[in-house]
Amino acid sequence: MFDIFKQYLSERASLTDKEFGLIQSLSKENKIAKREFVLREGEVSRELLFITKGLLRLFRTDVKGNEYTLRFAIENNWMSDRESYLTGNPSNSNIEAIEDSGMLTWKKEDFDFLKKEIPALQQFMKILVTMHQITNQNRIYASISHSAEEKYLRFIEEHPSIFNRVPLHMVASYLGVTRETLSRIRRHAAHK
Amino acid sequence: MFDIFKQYLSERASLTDKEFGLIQSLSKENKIAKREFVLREGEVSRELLFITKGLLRLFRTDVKGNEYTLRFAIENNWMSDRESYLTGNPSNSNIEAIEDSGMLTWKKEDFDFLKKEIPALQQFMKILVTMHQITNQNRIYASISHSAEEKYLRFIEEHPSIFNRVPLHMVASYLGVTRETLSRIRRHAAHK
DNA sequence: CGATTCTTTGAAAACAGTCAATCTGTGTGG
DNA sequence: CCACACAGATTGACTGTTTTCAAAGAATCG
Repeated sequence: MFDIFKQYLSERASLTDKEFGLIQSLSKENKIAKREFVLREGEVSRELLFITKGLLRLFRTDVKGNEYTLRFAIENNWMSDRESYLTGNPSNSNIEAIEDSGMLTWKKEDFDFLKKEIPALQQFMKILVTMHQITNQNRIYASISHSAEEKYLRFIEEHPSIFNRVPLHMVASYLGVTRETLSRIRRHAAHK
Repeated sequence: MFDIFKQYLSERASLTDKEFGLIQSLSKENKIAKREFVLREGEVSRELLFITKGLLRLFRTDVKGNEYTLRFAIENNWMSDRESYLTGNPSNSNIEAIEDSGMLTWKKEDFDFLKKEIPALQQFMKILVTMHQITNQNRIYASISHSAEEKYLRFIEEHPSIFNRVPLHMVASYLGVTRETLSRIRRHAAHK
């Protein structure tokens, strides 16, 4: 499992074997079945996780029980509820496996320590945060400027590998429409 | 102008007078009238700016000329097009003054230097980015889960000092509805 | 005051949500 | 290995919301 992570990171930052060893020594491996949760609303997100296999989603629920998907993440991506992870407050989100998944996890304290010890890691995580910011900004722009159909078509185009692994009602909950509406959007978009 | 910034920052981080001096020595003061632009689409955002007075907004336009407001910022807040500022690519956004405004600006290189020299500044900017991330996450959640009326009522409640200084059609462009719809939402929300 | 910007209104059309029903595919237990 | 349950996807009919276009009413500023 760690070799997947090592592969990922060595393609994006240069770390010594010793540094990888340190990172590994503080990591924990974790496997989780489809439909199981990594984090539940009310819990504190104390760990950062890197997905080595599978697909997770971060979502919230409202009082009526509707689910809203904030983010999907597949293998070779990071996941956590940033807000809870960074503030230490109980999370208002859930993290659920959409497929059987494998991941590496680090306790926040340990990962903070690693960043301090390994400048290249710190630097890399900073870039990651930046890219995440840009992505979020663009999603906000899409949410106020694009029609539901545009959002759907862009989602397919920009995230094909997520799209074809995720049930449509979750895509709907990510785009901010009901599953019925998404179904009709698809029919409409299909014969063109 | 700088004293406003000094006041702001000294309430949030502890810096020596020497450090403030260094920050000031690399800053530039800038005044701008209502309706003038700090940044135009296509330009590169090379400067970070801190608003000492007034109100700016960051917005994009689509092919039809519609405007979409990504962010408002009043005095004692920072502004820049993060994406262009961080990547060095031409911006797809505009920054416009909604009121006559005053600001301090730093060239990116200079501010990067300041962060390196002044750990307390670096630390503070990191927290700022974190809070910004959380805000954006919550805005994304709102965009997929709340009705237009809910978004409007929350906007008033959470940003009263922005709301009563900004024309309604810009609030509409921030919420992702047309000005006509916002007008009707207001009428509807009023008699309750 | 006149011009511009901002806000509201009306009517019709487009779009999206709700509820109930049906259809499809998958997977698990007997 | 089949049957049945269940999760997922679609459809129809109806209701509610939002956009669009055109117009007109306030407010603000030089």
